Amino acid sequence: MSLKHGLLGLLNDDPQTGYELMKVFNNSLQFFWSVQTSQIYRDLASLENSGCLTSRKEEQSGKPDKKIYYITEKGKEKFQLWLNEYDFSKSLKTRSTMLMKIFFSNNGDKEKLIKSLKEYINVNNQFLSEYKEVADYIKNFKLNDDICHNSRKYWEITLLKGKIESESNIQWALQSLAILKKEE
Amino acid sequence: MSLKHGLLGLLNDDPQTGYELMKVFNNSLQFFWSVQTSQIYRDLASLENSGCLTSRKEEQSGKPDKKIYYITEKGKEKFQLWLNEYDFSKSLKTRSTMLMKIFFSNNGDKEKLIKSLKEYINVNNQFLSEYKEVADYIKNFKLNDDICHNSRKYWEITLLKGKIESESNIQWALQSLAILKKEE
DNA sequence: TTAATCATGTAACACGTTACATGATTGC
DNA sequence: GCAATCATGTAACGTGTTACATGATTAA
Repeated sequence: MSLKHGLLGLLNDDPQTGYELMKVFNNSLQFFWSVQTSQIYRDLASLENSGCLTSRKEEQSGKPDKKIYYITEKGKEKFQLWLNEYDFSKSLKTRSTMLMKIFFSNNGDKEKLIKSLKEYINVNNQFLSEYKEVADYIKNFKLNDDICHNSRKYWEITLLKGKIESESNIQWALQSLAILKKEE
Repeated sequence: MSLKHGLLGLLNDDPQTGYELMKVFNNSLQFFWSVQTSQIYRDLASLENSGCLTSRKEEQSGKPDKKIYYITEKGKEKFQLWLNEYDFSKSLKTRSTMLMKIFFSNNGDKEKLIKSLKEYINVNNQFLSEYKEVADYIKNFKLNDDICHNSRKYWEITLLKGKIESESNIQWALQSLAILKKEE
């Protein structure tokens, strides 16, 4: 589980509203964690309930009220505990509907499978160009911005994962297409 | 969602008990879909309830009764519908606790991160040798076994995914370690 | 004698998705 | 005039995890 810790992590840097947090997830972090507002608000309520966050309402003219969340000491501790417990082996336990379908595909429609693999390649290529854009953006941050300077390295590493993963997805799909064509 | 469809797919070939199905998942399919018995039995009950499966009890001497599940026509249809609706783009929406932690790691313990990345490389190497074993096993199936001959190709493609993924994981981790060492 | 295997499940909780609901403001 | 953005959420359902429960047999 991580959405709650992600919320704590973002609020650790800046007090924000649920809406703003949602945008950070669905813009900057969406390639490794996407969310719906329903979950954001539920988890924020639960974090507030357990004393990891507090909130203040702020009125706005002509717009709905804002509810700004602030991390507490307890929240900071919880976040730090989570952060320093690195165990990446768990991340290898993935579920893949795609592989499940392919596993059963001797009963399936081969032409559709081929079409879908080609589409998969296209989508991965799109991802690659998006990653490239973001990578360029990061490089152009001002060097004298200390906070960015430190976190940039880690941002780079996460982006690199996306890039390498997309490249490997494409390699796999190409080789799979070759296997499928071979035995006709 | 796929566990239910996976169960239908396995029962499509062979009537089996929940226990046997669980073993297939946790032995042959575990690298793309792992399960607990609690979920297996719940989903079997739900599939039976919706008319996709039927079951018969079989007594055994000295062992608990077996409850063997059989797929129905309705179940076959449902499985087929699912199978032929290929959309692999969805599979690109993954969540990664690992990347989330790295993203926040300017607040974290760098030494632990490095250690964990090295461990990640080890685990991926272990996976690679497992994949190799299974791949050899598949190659040595008798060629005159028609069923295996057809499904082997698809089994190969799923294994190839595992292999390429592990290789790319290792590449990423190595490059990440390099990035982390660079700025000291 | 201890652990593993066979074989069934229940209960409670955590996390994720889909659909619905409200209502003003701003840009095309 | 219509869609998007701002901003909050609720309800219901689906899926995954953890812990618990039973009880005989067999292999180390």
